[in-house]
Amino acid sequence: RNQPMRGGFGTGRSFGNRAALGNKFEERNNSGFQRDSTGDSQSRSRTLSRRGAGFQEGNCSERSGTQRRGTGGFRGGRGGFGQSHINENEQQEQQSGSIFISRRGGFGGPTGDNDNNKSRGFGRQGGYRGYNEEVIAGSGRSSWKSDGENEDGDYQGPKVTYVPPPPPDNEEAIFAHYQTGINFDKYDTILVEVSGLDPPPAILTFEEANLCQTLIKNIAKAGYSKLTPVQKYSIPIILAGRDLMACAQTGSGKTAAFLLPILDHMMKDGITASHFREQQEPECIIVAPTRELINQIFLEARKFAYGTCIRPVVIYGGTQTGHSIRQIMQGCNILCATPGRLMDIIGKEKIGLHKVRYLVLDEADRMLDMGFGPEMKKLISCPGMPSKDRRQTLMFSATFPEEIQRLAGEFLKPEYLFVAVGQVGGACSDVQQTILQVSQYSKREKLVEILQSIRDERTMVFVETKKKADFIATFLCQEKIATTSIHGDREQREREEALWDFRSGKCPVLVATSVAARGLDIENVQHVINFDLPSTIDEYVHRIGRTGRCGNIGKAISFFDSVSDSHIAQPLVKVLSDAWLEEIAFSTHGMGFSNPRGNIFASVDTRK
DNA sequence: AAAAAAT
Repeated sequence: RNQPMRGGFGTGRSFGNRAALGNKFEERNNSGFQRDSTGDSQSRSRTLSRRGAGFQEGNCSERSGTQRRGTGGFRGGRGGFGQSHINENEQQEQQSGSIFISRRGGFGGPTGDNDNNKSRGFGRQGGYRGYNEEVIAGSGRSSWKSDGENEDGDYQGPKVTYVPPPPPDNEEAIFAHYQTGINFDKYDTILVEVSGLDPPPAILTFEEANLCQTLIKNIAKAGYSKLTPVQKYSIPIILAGRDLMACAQTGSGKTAAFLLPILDHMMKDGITASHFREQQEPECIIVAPTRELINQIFLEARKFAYGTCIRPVVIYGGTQTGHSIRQIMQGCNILCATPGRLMDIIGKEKIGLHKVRYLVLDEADRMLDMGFGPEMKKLISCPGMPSKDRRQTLMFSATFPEEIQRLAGEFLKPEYLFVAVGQVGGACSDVQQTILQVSQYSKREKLVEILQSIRDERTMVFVETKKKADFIATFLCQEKIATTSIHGDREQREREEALWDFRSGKCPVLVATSVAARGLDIENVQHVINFDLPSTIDEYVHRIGRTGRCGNIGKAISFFDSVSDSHIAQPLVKVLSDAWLEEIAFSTHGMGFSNPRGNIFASVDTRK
């Protein structure tokens, strides 16, 4: 509690009120320091509330009663950044006497573990999700996923009131995209390996794909002119109705690689606009491991489906179920979903599965591993779900460990095709990778040093735990570096705001846990800093893939602590030397170089 | 061990 940086407030709460940011930043930041010197949690809570009130809301202080200890402090804390985030619904809930439970940590980590353990238990999302909490709010559940409901079948956790803002609906915003980098042409030289029986030949241009007019128009509006390697191979494969496992960096056009042929097929099948109905029957289901990622895929789908009668819908947790249901009822041809909400909605019979012709698993290795595998198995054995011979199953990821490929067999037809896109021009050689040996204790200092020297360049800082994400973000704010943070214990609203503030450039630094490691496509991320190295090399590959996208050059700096990171040293050397050798091979031989080391692919088809 | 995913 006595450490100055445990201020805890706002850890990058994106500086709350957007309009009010500007020069207030410093002032608020300072108030963070002051708060730490106040005594017990009660008075701190009050100080905070007053502060929040000072900035914005007149009635904030009324909320600092005991009932609110956990959340009051935290909310107020955000008030310190100029915004108290209690919305009307939540206020009502309090007035009616119920205990409001913050979805995120009381003080969100940094101060979450101080003197009031109880408030922490209530405060953490983990309280009901049961990541690691002994105090469970409301229910005694020990894993987030229902091992069944409690006796009454009633859920007693916090009420989710968040409804995400509607996506932009003017044409310009829908088709907004960013420029490809100077290395984009290098994509032409990438080696691609296809294995499996009778693969259809690759195509070289969009024209060859023979897509329908509306799609062609949308592709042009989206600014796509050249096919990326994944697209050259995947599009004809999907058009031919084959199952596919594709190993390629996200951001190399992977999303379009499966959306375009699926949409084309759906158009040619003559899908008619779906009407408002209680139960919808989507033709395509796309799943991804994080909420932000599935949202991104949805936005792409909406882009390509523009002007057609195909309606994509996105649903994910942390938002009102009612909102998801309403979105679906208005018509749903392509359903983009995270696993939990998807199974929930299926259970509520809001969607029927028998018309599903396409099932797409993005970041498939993640979708099939221990965490999500069981859910995915449940999905394909749901009543109504067509068996694997009666649907097309497509899997994409930058990495495909062997054991995952074995698991994938349950989902794919045995004669599925495997496409591996080489890494030249992909993340590895467009990303300049640096490893810094740094002791655990000098990491923070080093981080500040780096961030100050690259001021205002967009940077993602990856840490190992949610708590640490809060901690580091708070610390950086105190160092006057505009920082925001994203991790699974933040409210969905906060997560989306953080991402938005990072995307828009308001906060050039984003501190993140692995939630942001995969798939997120953010323009102009110049740097990735691995404050903590991940536990697996695959995770490393995904993380550094957040920079150097779309032919742009990026830099990845990793802090290597010989005490904790020795396990990853060996695979790391392999990744680094591969990237290095390929770069040399490319620059000396240019196109068509022969691969110096046998395998340059992140994964190989294990059936061989 | 951590993170993620419904309420």
